[in-house]
Amino acid sequence: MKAGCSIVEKPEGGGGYQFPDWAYKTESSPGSRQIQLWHFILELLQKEEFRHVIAWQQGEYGEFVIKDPDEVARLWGRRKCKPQMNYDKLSRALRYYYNKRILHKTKGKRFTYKFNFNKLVMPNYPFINIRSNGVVPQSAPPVPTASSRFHFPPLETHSPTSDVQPGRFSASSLPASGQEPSNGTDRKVELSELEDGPAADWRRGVDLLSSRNAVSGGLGHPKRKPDIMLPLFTRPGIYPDPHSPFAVSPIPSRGGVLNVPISPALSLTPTIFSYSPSPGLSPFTSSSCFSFNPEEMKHYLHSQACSVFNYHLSPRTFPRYPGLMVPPLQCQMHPEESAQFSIKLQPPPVGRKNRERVESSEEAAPVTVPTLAPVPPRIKVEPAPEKDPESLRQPAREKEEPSQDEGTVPSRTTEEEKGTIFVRPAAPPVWPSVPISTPGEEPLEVTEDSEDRPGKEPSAPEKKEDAVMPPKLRLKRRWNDDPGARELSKNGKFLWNGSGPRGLATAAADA
DNA sequence: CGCGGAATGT
DNA sequence: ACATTCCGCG
Repeated sequence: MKAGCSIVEKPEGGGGYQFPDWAYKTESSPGSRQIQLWHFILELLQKEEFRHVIAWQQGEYGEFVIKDPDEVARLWGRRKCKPQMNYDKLSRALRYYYNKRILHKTKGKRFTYKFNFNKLVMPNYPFINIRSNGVVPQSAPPVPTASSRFHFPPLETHSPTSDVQPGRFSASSLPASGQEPSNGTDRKVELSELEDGPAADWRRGVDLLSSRNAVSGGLGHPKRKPDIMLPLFTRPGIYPDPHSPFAVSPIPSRGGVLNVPISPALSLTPTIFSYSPSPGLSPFTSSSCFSFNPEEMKHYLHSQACSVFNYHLSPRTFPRYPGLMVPPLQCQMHPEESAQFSIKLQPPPVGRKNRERVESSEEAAPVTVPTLAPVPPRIKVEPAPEKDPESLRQPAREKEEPSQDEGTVPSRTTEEEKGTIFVRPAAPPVWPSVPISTPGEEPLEVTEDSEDRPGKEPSAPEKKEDAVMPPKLRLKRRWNDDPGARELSKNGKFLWNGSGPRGLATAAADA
């Protein structure tokens, strides 16, 4: 089908490696492993090459700004082989994520959206906890099915090359929580879930894990095999982007890592190694995984929670994504392919009504001189997966990013903006208000608590509503509608509490 | 710009 | 399910 486009996959290479399934779909995707938009967005966010186009917004964890909508759309279109893609369409797709709670719009800021990483992160926590001291938050966001796709294909494990680094180990022993029993239901069960919220889930998850662990036997469930390994990786060095929920590590990586996701759990030693302000994401070529630092997480979760409330969202929600990684390429197109292939695999949609507005192929733009190759020398360990949108792989021409990147010394420009930011990795933005107590010392704990604490949830009523209302309606939430609410934001960003979570959503915006 | 319904495609 | 495409509305 789609002729050119579908090729993809990394054929060569070693063979089977390929990313773990969950990397692609985590459960969300239908059967196909097509890349999803949010994966793609994360992918772009993780790469510095695209900083000019899309970047994390500082100030809010998980918030990002599409600096060049057209370009992002173009890239997305390329990836999906939909040359007619444009921001309008892309944004429609993003809007669909609102209900899924994967994303939400940051009001007042153009082209700015925010990821709801709540669930996403969670998977990690369980591990962390493992007894570490009590550091584990009890309330972490649930990770229900998240782990579902933890298994990795046996792939070559990367073979020799990828030896195991001291830093990482495989955690086979870790429970991967293959999938929870409730899984099947889980997803749809949201209703019931609503109540328990994260905490419960989380706990459940842990339990499961444990049990699973014991059982480890393999296939406990017919569905998938539990071969899970979560190698941990050593922390990345520095991250250029403190604001990102996952900092990107500059290092090219040890290639090795292969696709393995790392478990965030690593933070077993949280502060010790790294302090990554945010979950570190390794951009390795191929995959990137993130690890979360408990502290960071805390902040993130907190902010997230606040956002959730502010936006009237329910915290549940995030697709499970064990180690976030980025999917490798989907279409084989070379970056410049556009140029080369002028063929559009996809004829202009004639439109349902046959309106043909043919806009023409603007992107056909030939030339795209790519310019540089990013980092050529990396261990080639991973053949395939790397390319991603940018296709870092072939230095030759690719780099689809004709636009600004190269020409203008990418680093500088973006850098500048970040320069300030750069200051230090320290914690992510400190959330000012943290109503909860003690922000200072103990990292986890309290914060999340509030989030999930079913007990007092401010939003309880809301939830109820949710439960009652038909899903469709239930999902409908408006970030905007609140008229007066936002204005208040000035004073307290989050006030979820007493009176209710109402408003204040865009507090951040004022900044 | 941004939203979301509706139809359509994969 | 997850987009993609159109489109009217604010």
